[in-house]
Amino acid sequence: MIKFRFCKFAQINNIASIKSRIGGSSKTPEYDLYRSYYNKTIEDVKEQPGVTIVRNVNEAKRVIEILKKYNKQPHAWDTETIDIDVKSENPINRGKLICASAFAGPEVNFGNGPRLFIDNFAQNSDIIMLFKDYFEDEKILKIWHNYGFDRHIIGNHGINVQGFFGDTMHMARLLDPSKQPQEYSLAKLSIAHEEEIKQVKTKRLECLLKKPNLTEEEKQSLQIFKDHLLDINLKTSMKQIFGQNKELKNGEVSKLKVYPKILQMHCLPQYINQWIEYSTLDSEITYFLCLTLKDLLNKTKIFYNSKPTDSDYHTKKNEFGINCLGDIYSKYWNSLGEILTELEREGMQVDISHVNNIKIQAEQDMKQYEQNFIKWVQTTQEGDVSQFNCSSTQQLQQLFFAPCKKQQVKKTHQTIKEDEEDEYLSDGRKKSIRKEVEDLSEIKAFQIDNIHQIVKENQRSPLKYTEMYIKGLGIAPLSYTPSGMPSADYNALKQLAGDVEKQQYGLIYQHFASKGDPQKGIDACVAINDLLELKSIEVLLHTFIIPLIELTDTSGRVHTSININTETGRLSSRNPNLLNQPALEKDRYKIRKSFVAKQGCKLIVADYGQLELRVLAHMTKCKAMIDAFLKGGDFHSRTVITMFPSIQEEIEKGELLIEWDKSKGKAPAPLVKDKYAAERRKAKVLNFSIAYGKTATGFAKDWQCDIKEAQKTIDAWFAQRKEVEQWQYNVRMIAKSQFFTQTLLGRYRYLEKYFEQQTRSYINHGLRAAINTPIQGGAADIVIAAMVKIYKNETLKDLGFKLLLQVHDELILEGPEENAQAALMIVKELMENPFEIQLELPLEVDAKIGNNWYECK
DNA sequence: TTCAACCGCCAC
DNA sequence: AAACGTGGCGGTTGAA
Repeated sequence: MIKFRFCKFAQINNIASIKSRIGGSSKTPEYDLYRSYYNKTIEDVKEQPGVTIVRNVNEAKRVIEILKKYNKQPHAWDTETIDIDVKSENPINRGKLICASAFAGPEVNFGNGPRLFIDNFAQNSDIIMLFKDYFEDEKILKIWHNYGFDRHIIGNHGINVQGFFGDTMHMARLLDPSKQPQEYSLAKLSIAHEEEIKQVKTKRLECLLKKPNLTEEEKQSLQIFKDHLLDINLKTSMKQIFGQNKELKNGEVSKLKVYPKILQMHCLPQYINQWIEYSTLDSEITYFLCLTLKDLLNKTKIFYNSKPTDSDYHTKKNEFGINCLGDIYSKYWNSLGEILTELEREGMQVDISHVNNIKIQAEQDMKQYEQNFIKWVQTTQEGDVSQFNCSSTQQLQQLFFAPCKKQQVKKTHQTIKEDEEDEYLSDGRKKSIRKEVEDLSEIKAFQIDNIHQIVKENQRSPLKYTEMYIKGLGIAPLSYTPSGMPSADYNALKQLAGDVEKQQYGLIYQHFASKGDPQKGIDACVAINDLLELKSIEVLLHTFIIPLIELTDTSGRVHTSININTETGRLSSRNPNLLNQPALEKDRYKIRKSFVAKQGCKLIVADYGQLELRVLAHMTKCKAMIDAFLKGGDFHSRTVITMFPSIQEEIEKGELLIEWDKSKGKAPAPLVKDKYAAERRKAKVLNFSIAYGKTATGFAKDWQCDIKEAQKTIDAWFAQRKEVEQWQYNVRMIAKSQFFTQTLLGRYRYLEKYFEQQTRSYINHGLRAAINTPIQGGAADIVIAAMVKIYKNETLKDLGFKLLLQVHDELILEGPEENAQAALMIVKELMENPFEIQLELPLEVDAKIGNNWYECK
C-alpha cells in the first residue's frame, strides 16, 4: 500500500539526482566566497547558553540517539533554506536546507542544553542525511510551523518526513481564522500568545522539576532553561534583528534598510551568533506555541449556548461528536495538514505540448483584435496613439469617458482607513498614501517608450520615454469604481458595444450617430467588440496559459501550493492558482485539457451537487428545500414551481414537467427549464445568492428590473422557506450580540472587526459574512472530512488512487486505468458519507473518469 | 529599482 | 447607508 502513496518519493530517493536538481547554485563563485568565510567563522562561534551545535558526523550521531531516546514526546523542528525565493517559488524540487533546529522539551539535553542547531552547509551539507531514518520514523512525532514548506525542503534532500504531530499555523487558523494573513507568522503568534506561552513554559518547567528519576543531564538542561531561556518568549522577526540602515557615501545614514542574505547570516562572523540564536528560538517557540494552542483549542468549546457553569459543558458534544476545536483539529485538520503536503508533492501532470499549442493560438488571435482596435482608436485621435495600451484601464477610461467628474467616494469596509502615523515599508521607505483621484480632463498624457527616438527641444539626445496624448470621447460614465473613476470593465464596454453580431449596436453608436455619422458608430461598436475579445484572450493567456508553462516542472507536473488561509475554512491555491481555471463555457482554448492523467492512469473528478444549498437545507432544516432535494431532479426547476403558484398548477395538471429522460422518447409536455427559462434562471441566481446575503438592489441590477420587482421575487422565494428566514435572523442576532458565527462542524469565525466601526457598511458586510460563513465553511467542513476519509481508505491505496486536488466542492484523484471504475465507486461512497452521522438530506456526488480534467467535467 | 494601490477578472 | 460571500493574480501607474 505504501508503495503507491510514496512512489513519488521513491523516485527522488536517488540523492545524486536531487543534488543535480537543487544544488546547482552551490557551485557558483558566490558560494565559494561564502564557503571560505564560513570556514573561518565557525572557528570562533561563541558558545550560547542552551544551544548544542552539530557540525560533524559524530555529533550528529550522538544527538540522533538522544532524539530517539525521547521518542515518546513530540519534537519541534524548523528549517532555514537557500536557493529559493520563498515569495514567488514553491519548495518542491527547489530550495535546500542550510541549517535546521529542534527542540524536544526543556529537559532534553543535547550536550549543551535543549536547543539543537544542525549545520548543513559546505562540508557539512550532508549532515541532514544522517537524520533520514529519524525523520522517516513515523513513530517519532514532529511539530512544525507551516509543515508543507519544511517537509518539501527536507523532501528535496530525499527525506520523506513522517510522524506529523501538528502544525502550529493550522492550529492558530483553526483557533481564530479572522486575522490578517501575516498575523499567523511565528513571530506574530508568539506576540499574540505571549502570556499564555509564558504560563505554559513555567508550568512545564515546574512539572518537570518535580519529576522523579531525573538524570544529571536533564537536571542540567532544566537549570540552563530556567536560567537563560525561560524569559525569552518573543520571537523577533528576522528583519528586525538583522535589518540595518544603509550608509550613504557621504557618511550619512539612509532610511533605507538593507538585509543580509541567509547565506551571509550563516557564514559571516558578524551575524553567525545572532543567526544561531534566531534559528534555534524558532523551534523552541514552535514547541511551546503548540502546547499553548492545543490547550486553547481544547478550551474553546463549540457550544455557544452552553455556559462554562453548565455541568456538562466540558463533555457535551454536538451531532458530529465534537466538543471543542481541539476535536476538530485531531479529527480532521491534523490529517488535512498531512494530506495537503501530499497533494502539493504529487502535483498534476501537464500536457505541455497542448499548452504550447494554445499559447501560440491565443497569441495569434490577440494580434488581429489588437490591431483592429488600435486602428479604430487612431481614427478618434489627432496625435499618434499607435502605442495605445489595451491593458491599461486608465487609458481606456480616458479614451471613452473623459472629460468627466469623478463620483463621490463611498467609504466601504475596505477603503476606510484611520488616520494613522506614517507607515513604513520593510525596507524603510515610507508607505505611499492613497492619493485622491482627480476629475478626468479632456486630454491626458501617458508615458510611453520613445521608440521613434524623438529628441525634444533643449535636449541633445532622445529620452527613454515620451508622451502620448489621449483625448476623451466624453461618453457619460455607466458605472464607477470604488475610488470614483468611471469604470471600463466588461459590463461598461459591453454596453458601449452592444451586440454587434445581431447588429444591435450599443451606446457608443448613439454617440456618433447623434453627430450625424452612423457608420462611425458602427465602426466603434465593432472595434470595442474586438477589444472585448482581445481582453478575454489576454486574461486566458496571461493568467492561465503562460504561468502554467512556466510553473510546470521538468518531469511535466505542476505543483501548486495549497493553503488554509480563508476566513471560512476553504482552501486556497497559489503558484499557480489551480482553483480558478476557466469553466467550460469560457474555456475557448480548452485549458482544462492541459491537466492530464499520467501514462497508464486516469483521473477521477468527483463533484458534489449543490453542496452549499444542501448545507443550507441541513442547517436550517428547511422543509421545502429538503423536500426538493429528496425528490431529486433539477433543483432550480423545483424552486421555480414553489415560487410561482401558476406554474405549480401547470405541473399538477401534467401540462408541464420538471424533468424528462430523453431515452424514453419525446417529452409528453414542455419542461420547466424550456417554457420558463427566464424564471428558472432567476430562481437559480436566487438559490445561489441568498447564501451570500444578496439584497434586492443587487438583484435589480443583475436582472435590470426595479427594486420592488426584485423584492417581490425574493419574497416569493422566502415565502416557502420560512426556516431559512428564521435561521438567518438567528445567525444575525448572534453575530450582532456575540460577534461570531459558526460553521456546520462548529468552527468559529469572529466578526468583531466588522462591528467595531459602527458604520452601516461594516456592519452589513459583517452580517452577510455571518450568513455566508456557516454555509461556505460548512461545505468546506464536509469536503475536508471526505478528503480525510479518502486519504485513510486502505482499499483506495491498494487500487493506487491518490488525491491530487480539491476545488471547493470537487475532488480530483489519479490512479491506474484498470482500477478506475472500482475507485470511483469508493470515492463516491466516501464523499457521500463524510461523517459518522447522516445529515437531514443525502449528499450527492457526480464522479467521472477521464484522461484529462476537461473530459471529466 | 521596488513596491503598493488600483482595476479588473478567473473560480466556486 | 449600502447594495454578493471566499480567494489569487496580472497589468499599469506613480511614489519613494
